[in-house]
Amino acid sequence: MEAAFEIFGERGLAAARLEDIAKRAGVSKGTIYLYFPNKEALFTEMIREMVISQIERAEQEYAGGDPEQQLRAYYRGLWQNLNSPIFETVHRLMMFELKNFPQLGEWYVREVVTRALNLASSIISRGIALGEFRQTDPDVAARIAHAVFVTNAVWACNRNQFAVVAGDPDAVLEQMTDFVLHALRSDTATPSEPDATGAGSRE
Amino acid sequence: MEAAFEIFGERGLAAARLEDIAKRAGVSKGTIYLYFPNKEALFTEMIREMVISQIERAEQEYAGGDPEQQLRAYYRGLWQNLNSPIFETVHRLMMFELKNFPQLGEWYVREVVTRALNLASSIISRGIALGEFRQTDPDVAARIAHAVFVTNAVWACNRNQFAVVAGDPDAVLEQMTDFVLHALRSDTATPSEPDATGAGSRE
DNA sequence: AAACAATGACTGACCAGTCGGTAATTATGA
DNA sequence: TCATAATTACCGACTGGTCAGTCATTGTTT
Repeated sequence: MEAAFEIFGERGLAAARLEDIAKRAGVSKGTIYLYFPNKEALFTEMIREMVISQIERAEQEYAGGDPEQQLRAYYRGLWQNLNSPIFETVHRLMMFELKNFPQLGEWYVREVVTRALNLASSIISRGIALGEFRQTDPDVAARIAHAVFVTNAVWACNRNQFAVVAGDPDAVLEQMTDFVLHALRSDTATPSEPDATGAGSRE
Repeated sequence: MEAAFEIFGERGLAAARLEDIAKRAGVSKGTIYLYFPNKEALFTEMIREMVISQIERAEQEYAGGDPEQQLRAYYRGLWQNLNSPIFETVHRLMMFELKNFPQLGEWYVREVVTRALNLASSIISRGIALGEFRQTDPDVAARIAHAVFVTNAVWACNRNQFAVVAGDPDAVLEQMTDFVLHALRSDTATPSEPDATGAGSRE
């Protein structure tokens, strides 16, 4: 499975050679076919397994602190995950093969994207209820904030080409978090003093 | 070139068959080799040409109005471009083949990403100078805002899988623009009354 | 000796790239 | 004006190599 991840990651589904995967795994090509019906099955299974391992590694609790602190912690974790080699590879392969494996894509969205978004959304909800964040649709806000991190992670993972837009990971994390929190903060609330009287102005 | 765009777009570089491209273009395979040394050259040339055509189509002026209105117009245009089939395909292919064609990637970043970012950055700069936007690094803000649009465009272009996160394009545009403007607005300025006394609080 | 696990040579399909040939167009010259 | 030559544009059968998937064989365990 690791071998499949490496070879598929390097060359993509179409250009990867089963024999290379076998060699890297220390087995012969025939052995692969004892466990997988064909190349595509090995591919999708590899994606699934890698995503699951990544999710398990990422499972965290964001209990303590006010919503802002929770959100900061959440996005710190997200940023770490998105910058891992596993995400980089899985994301690239998924986006490319999406049309060829629609059911895999649906599974990914359900198990990964939606799950992550719901977590962020619930934190934001709490922040809105407490008056720290402005009145806004938490799902929408979570979605948009998530988008910030995904694209920046892609850039960060491709430093060579995206040097212009990919700075120091910690600095970028800080910038993104600040940006998102600014967008969320209720107009009257100040960063250090969460409580405020008025709610968001419009919508 | 159009045929190459369609076939490469459908199957990717590795899985695309030159004969299919030839057929779609209404010529024979041999003819392709009269104009391109090999498959890769056809691929990179196709990307370049498509990007250039897209840029030319996108060249707009954002002269009138206050920075907020300019930014709104800018992002409306960006959103349109990102949602075009050309962008969807080029972006997907670029991201996937980035490692195999580093110089193409650099060219893309220079000619497309950086150019777009600089435009947004200059508008934001003006907004900061006018006190409408808070004190912040305009390059950083432009980068982060851009990220919002890119990921959401990818989602929007893959409605089938990302139905959960991809809403009505116009609504999403509105949501993203609002989000970004909220993140940019100086704490004291209200949406409808740009001018204010105090500047951004920190950083 | 039976059951299981693994092998790697082999097959058949596929396809990038070649090249000898054909058709269409233009140039030349009487 | 028309035959002929020269040039250009194009074709598609062919080659050589690659590789997914198979299966008869070999090794290993029970």
